[in-house]
Amino acid sequence: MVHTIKEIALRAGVSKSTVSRVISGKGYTSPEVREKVLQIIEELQYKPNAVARAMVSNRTYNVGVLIYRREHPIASHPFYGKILDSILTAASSMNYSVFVTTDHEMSLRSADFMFEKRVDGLILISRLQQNVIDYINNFQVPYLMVNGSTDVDDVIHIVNRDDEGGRKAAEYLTGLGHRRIFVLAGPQTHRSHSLRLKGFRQGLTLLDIALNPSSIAYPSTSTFDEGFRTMEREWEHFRQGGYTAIFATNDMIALGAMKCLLDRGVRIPEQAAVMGFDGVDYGAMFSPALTTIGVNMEEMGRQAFILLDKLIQQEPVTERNVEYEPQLIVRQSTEIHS
Amino acid sequence: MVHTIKEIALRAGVSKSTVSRVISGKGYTSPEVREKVLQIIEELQYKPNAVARAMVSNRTYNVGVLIYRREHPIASHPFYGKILDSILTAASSMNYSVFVTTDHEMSLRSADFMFEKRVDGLILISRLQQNVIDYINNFQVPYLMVNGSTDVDDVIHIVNRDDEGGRKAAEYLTGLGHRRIFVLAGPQTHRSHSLRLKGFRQGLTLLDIALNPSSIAYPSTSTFDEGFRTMEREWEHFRQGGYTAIFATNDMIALGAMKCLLDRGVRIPEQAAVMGFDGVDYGAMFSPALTTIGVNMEEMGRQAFILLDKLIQQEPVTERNVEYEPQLIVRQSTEIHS
DNA sequence: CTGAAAGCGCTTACAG
DNA sequence: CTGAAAGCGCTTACAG
Repeated sequence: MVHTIKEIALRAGVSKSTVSRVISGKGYTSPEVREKVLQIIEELQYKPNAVARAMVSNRTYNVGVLIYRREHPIASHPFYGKILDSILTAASSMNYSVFVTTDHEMSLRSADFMFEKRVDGLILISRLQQNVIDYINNFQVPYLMVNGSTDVDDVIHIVNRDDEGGRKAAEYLTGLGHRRIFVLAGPQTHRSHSLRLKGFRQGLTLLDIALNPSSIAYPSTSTFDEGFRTMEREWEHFRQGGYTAIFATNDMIALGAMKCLLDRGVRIPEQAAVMGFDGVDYGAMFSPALTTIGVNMEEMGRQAFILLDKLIQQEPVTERNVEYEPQLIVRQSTEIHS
Repeated sequence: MVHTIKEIALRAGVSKSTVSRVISGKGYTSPEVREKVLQIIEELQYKPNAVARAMVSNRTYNVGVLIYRREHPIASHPFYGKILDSILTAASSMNYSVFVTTDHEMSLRSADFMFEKRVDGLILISRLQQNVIDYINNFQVPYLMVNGSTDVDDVIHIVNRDDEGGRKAAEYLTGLGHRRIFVLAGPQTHRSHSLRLKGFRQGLTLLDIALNPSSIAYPSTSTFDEGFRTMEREWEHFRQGGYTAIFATNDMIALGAMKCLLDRGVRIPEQAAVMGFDGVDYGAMFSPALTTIGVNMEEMGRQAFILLDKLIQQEPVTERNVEYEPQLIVRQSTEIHS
C-alpha cells in the first residue's frame, strides 16, 4: 500500500506541515516529534510522491535524451548505447531519471513529448537541424548536444576531436609504411564522418601523400552491413589497386569490411591492415582485434550529464564546446604481434 | 514559454473546465468555443502538464525497468540491450515512457525509487530473489519478469524455452556427426544457463551420448572475456581431448572461446565447430559467423510491455508464463558452406 | 517549534 | 452546453 503525508500526520498527531518538515529536513522540529514521525514513516513504508513534489517544486528530476536517427535501436547501438549507458549511470548517481526517445523523422513530436513530461533538461544526440533547435529554444528547457552535427551554432556541444583522430590514423598507418590506403568514409552529412575523413586526408597531405578520389568509397550508412556490402562492391577494385591498408571512419564499417575480406581468405594484417574509429567493444573482440581511434564515450556521456545538471541548477557554465581527444588503440588488425 | 490551462481559459474567455473538456474531448463543448480554444492552444504552443495530469489521474504513464545484475552497462549489453530496445519501442508506441535502473546489490533502493516516481508498472529483468518480489508485492504495482530466474513462483514470467533450445543444439551438433563436444556453461545460478545445459545434456542422452563432467567448463560470468579466459585455461585439456565441437550456453562466451581458438590458429569449423545461444547481433558479424540458437528478444520485450499494459489497465490476463520457442540459426562456425 | 492556509496545474462530478 | 468547487499530495511562507 502507498500512503500519504496526511496519514502520517494523522497517526503522529501532528500537522502535514510538520511531517513535511521532518522529511525534507528543512525548518525546525523537536527531536521527539521527528522521532515519532520517522518511526511511522518506517512502519508504513511511506514513499513520498515524486509527482506531487514535482508539481509544487516545478522540478521533476527527469531529463530527456532525444536521439534523432532513422534506425530504431538505440540502446543496443554499439556507439550510442555506450553513451546512453554512461548518461544513465551519471543520472542515477545524481538522483535523476531519464526518458529516452528516438525520433525517426526529426519531427517535433518527441520534443513535445518531453515538454509535456516537464523534463528538467534535454540531451540531444546525433544529427539534427536548426528548426528543431529553434523549437526547443522556445521552451526555455536547458539542453545540450552530444556528438551532434555541425550546422547548428551556439549550442553547448560535447564532441570528440574527430579531425584530430583522423590525423592520428593517417600518421599511424603511414608510420607502418602504408602508402596505398583505401578509405571507407561513412555518411558525409554527419559531422564526425566528415571530420574524420578530412583529418585523415590532412594527415596524408602532411606527408605528401595524396588521397585519390578513387581510393575512397562511401558506405551509405555507418553500419556493419553497409561496410560489408561496400567492400564487396569494391572488392575487385581494391584487389587490383595495390592497397595495403584500409581506414574506415567508424568501427562498424571497418568490421563489416574486414569480415568481407576474411571471408575471401585475405589475411589480416599481413595482406591488408584494417583500422576503424570509435573504439566500440566489438572491435576488441573480433578476430583479429580491430585497431582503432578510441573515442571516450563514457566520459562524453558523463560530462554531458554533469553539464546539463549545471544548466538546470542555473550554475554558470563557461564552456560552449567540450572536446575530447581520441586515442590510438593498436590491436591485431594492423600489427602482427600485439 | 510554457503555459497553463488557466491562461488559455482567460484568453478564450471561458472557464478552465471548458478548456479541459476540449483538450480531453470528454464532455460537451460548442463547436465555436472548441474552435477558439484550439486556436489559442495552437498559438501559444500549449503543452498539457503531464505531471499535473498524473497527480489527479493517479497514472503517470511511466513504467520502470529494473535490471538486477552486478555489472553496470545495460543499454549496451548485447542481450539485455536488445530487450530494452524493444521495450522502449513498444512503450513509445503506446505512449508510455520508461525509467531504467540497474541495481547491483539487489537492494530495494531502485524499487523504492520507482515507487516514489509512482510508475504505473514494473518490468523486472534478470536474476532476482524472493525478498525483492515480496517487497514489490507490498506496493500493489503491477509487474512482470522477463528472462528472470526460476526460484520465484507465481510471477508472470516471459521466458525463452531454454531447455528446448539446449536440446536443439545437441540435436544439431550430433546431427553433424560430432560426438566429442566440449561445453562452456555459464553461471548455473542463472535460470537460462542452467536450463540450456540441462537441455543439451538431455539431447545427448537421447542419442546415448554421455556428457562427461570433464567435458564441461564453467565460465564464472557470461561474458566474452570469461569465455576467452576459460577457453585459454582449458586449451591443453581441450586439445588433448579429441573434441570436435564446442557448445556454449550463450553467444558471448562462445565468441570469446572462438577468438581464443582463432588466435591459436585453429580453423573453425574445420578443426572445431563452435555454437552459441542467444542470437546476439555480433554473432552474425563475427568471422566466422556464429551458429547459434536464436532467442526472440524483440518479441519478448514487446510482449512484456503489452502484457504489462494489460495488467495496468486491469484487463484480465490469463497467462502466467509466456514461453518462446528458440530457433536454430546455422552459420559459418559449424558448417563450411553457409 | 508547530499548524492553517494557499497554491502548483490539472480533472471530475455537480449545478445550473 | 458551461462554470464553480473540490481535490490529487505535496511545499512554503506566514502566524502564533
